[in-house]
Amino acid sequence: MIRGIKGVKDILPDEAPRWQVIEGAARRLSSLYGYREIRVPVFEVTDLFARSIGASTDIVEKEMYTFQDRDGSSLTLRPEATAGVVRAYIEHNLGASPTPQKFFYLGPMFRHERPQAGRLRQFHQYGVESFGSTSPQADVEVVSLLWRFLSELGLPGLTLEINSLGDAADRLAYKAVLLDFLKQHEERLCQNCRRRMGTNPLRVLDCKVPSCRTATEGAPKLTDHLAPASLRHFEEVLAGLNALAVPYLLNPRLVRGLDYYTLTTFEVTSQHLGAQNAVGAGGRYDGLVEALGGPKTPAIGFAVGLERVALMLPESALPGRAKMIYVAAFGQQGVPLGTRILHELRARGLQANTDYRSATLKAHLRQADRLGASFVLIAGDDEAQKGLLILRDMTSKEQQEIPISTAAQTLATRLASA
RNA sequence: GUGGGUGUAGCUCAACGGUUAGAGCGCUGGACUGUGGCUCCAGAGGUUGCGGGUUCGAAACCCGUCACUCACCCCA
Repeated sequence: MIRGIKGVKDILPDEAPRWQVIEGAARRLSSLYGYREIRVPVFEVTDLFARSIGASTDIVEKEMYTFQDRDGSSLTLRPEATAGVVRAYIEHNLGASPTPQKFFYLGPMFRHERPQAGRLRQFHQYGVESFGSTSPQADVEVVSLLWRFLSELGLPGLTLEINSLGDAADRLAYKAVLLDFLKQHEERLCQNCRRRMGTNPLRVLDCKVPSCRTATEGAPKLTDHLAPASLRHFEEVLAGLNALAVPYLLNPRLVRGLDYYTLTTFEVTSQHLGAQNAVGAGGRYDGLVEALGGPKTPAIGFAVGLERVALMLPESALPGRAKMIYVAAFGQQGVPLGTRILHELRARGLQANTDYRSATLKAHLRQADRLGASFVLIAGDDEAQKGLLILRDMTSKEQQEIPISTAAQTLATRLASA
């Protein structure tokens, strides 16, 4: 038997409705906030990801699905979508537009990691990107859209944490201060963090090892080392969130994994997930467009892990089943009659179904029950003979004879009133 | 990449190293000759993940391997 690839899952029909609800909310809210859909390719030139996400990040170093094209060039399945959206933004000169460029996307991403609860190799994200504005109001819009999306789906136990990483200069200055501090406490840090001191000292603050946490307790805070402009931006973002009553927690240790973030960063977690408790996250990336060869353009966005959303989606968020008519056709003349009436119902736009394997009325009714039919149209030889059909209401068990010619019309009105 | 847990019927799980590997649910049929759900009866369904080993005897113990899963790491 050929099996699916490790960490790559089928979404079966039983589960598809959950996804439709989630994607529907994403589309509806995005357009409500003025974000238009953009569809970028699932694979790009490898260099794009290396340059945007950061060459020394885990994603780029060991998690990308990279392969050689026939001409020898290196291609990669996207581990996230921001890089591709930015590439498209630059390539099509979308910044030249007089209107703000705000996009959303939905689709699969690929990272070669060991799968676990809420982490797959092919997973799906919903995300938005807002280009062109340095205004804190843009930050507030993006964060509040993320918050609204998650809370409107009724996800339990959510926490929004927020921080500011400062601009590039702030971070450079702070890194030096932080490194000084870390060196003084190096012997109390875990092996991993000692290594991180060389590669990305900010992430030492994010370490979950308890001893590291206590060691960095008194570490200088990034938010205390922001330039006045950065600080003001951050304060205005927080004020904006307050005004919209979006509940947040300040977390000076919050450091996102991708290199391109600047200023505002945020993350929403849930207690109802496993160890992978981040549902959605994002931040500002004012330097990325320029770094990828475009015009200097501020931008901010977020990404949501849809598998993680699906894991938490409450049953109450799912819609009830639509009314369906089951056609029970059996016997020499019943079967062709049933085929005809089935076609007629569907032509009228009514949901209609049958089971071609069932040869007896009993078997048909059992299937109708399982499929959740509201009504059954019985078409046996007797009915064909008399030129009528029996309409059975599956909840009340009431039956009535109706002429074949008006059957579809009758059902249409019965369903409309029900 | 590292560590733990688990692999037995379609699903959820039993079976002290000892007869022919069982149960519940589900499935098919019947009781009910053309009327679903409930009940009762019968039936179908298995390479015990795979390969080796220990043993008179292995689903069970050992080794290997694969898969799934949780966690580390990291991230959405």
